[in-house]
Amino acid sequence: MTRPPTTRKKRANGVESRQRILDATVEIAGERGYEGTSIAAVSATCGLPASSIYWHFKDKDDLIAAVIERSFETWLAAVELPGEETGTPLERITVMAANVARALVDAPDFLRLGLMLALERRPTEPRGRRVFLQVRDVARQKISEVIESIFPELDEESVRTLTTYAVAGADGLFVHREVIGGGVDLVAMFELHARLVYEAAAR
Amino acid sequence: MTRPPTTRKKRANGVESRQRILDATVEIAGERGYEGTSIAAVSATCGLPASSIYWHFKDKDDLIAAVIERSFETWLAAVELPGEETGTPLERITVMAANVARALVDAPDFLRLGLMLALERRPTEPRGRRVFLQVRDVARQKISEVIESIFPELDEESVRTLTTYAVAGADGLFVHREVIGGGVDLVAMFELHARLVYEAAAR
DNA sequence: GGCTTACTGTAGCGATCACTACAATTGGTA
DNA sequence: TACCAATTGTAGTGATCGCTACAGTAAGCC
Repeated sequence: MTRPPTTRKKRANGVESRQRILDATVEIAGERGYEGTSIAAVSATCGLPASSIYWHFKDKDDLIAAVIERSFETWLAAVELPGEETGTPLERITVMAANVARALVDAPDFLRLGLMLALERRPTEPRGRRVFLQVRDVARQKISEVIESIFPELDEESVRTLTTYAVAGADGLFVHREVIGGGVDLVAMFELHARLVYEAAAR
Repeated sequence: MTRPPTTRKKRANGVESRQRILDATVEIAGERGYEGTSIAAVSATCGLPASSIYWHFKDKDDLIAAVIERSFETWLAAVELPGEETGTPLERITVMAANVARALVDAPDFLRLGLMLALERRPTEPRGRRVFLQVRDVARQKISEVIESIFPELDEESVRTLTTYAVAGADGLFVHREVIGGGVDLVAMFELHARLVYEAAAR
């Protein structure tokens, strides 16, 4: 009856185990970086044996890449919730910046792990680094489009410079908060950043 | 004749060996991070056995901290060379920003390694991370003083916000260049950054 | 010549690394 | 009932980890 032939019932706790492994990996990798993320430590944190980790993921590189992917999706979901489209252009990008900041506070793993990976320069690049740079470029593209739509008279070069400046400021403010600790109002700093970028574009 | 009694002739190649070890460590740590910096890899890169490394440095943590210290001094020397004190305030901080940018291009190891360490959150903090945060705070203090001297009417809170924003922008632009590659004019971006911070302060 | 100091070279310690082979278990299907 | 596939558990593999003990070497000083 209730068994379409191709539908695989997700048996046991396979899906939940996968999430637990990813959660543990986020924690360990956030503490100790790529090389410091040992399978034994992940295993101890999530309570599953190493063989389970290797059943769900091909190898350590695959595991880290999966963590980056999932944390990006989490972050993106946090960003895209409020789709305000009203107000002046400055108000709109200020709201956008505040959304991004709030998403970074709620889901910091994506940028934190990504930047850790991105700053390294291994001879053989980890897949996670590639993934990070790709999805990051998508976000950059979005910012670029917003700037173009608000300031259509800007030439391509100026848009690129402003986009770079906007992304860099976001990165730097995030890094500052991660380094200093929670005592920074990231939302307010992002709103200031948005205003300065806006005024620079409208110079 | 040529032997003043208290002058220790630097025997053999001890001092040079120390530099070679630090050079090799910068290279390896820049590629693979703290945990990925294996003594064996450093040994292979500098051509000296592990015992020499452990003669010069207490342990791996000490080695990494020494690398941070030395790379900070290198960077500081690159920054402080031109002490221009002329022109309008905006011109002066623009020159300062350009100097910092040039120093970061010439000696990127300090900030690159430091940020890699700073983003990690080990249970037992590496000494190198402490060293980085301390010297970084000195640099932050300098920026704060410059802002105060140019805009004496600003209250303490505004100065702190502007300083944070200035440092964060510098970090972000540097990270962007490190991630993307050499195809970024860091000096121009820093000059733009200086101008935007200046205009924000003078709002 | 001997003595000391400053390194360098060799060898290896126990611990941990990523990863694997494979048996055991367990729920779903027949 | 028997069977199958999805997971987990056990027990390792060889390689590499940080680090050390200690002998060897060579230059400065007497």
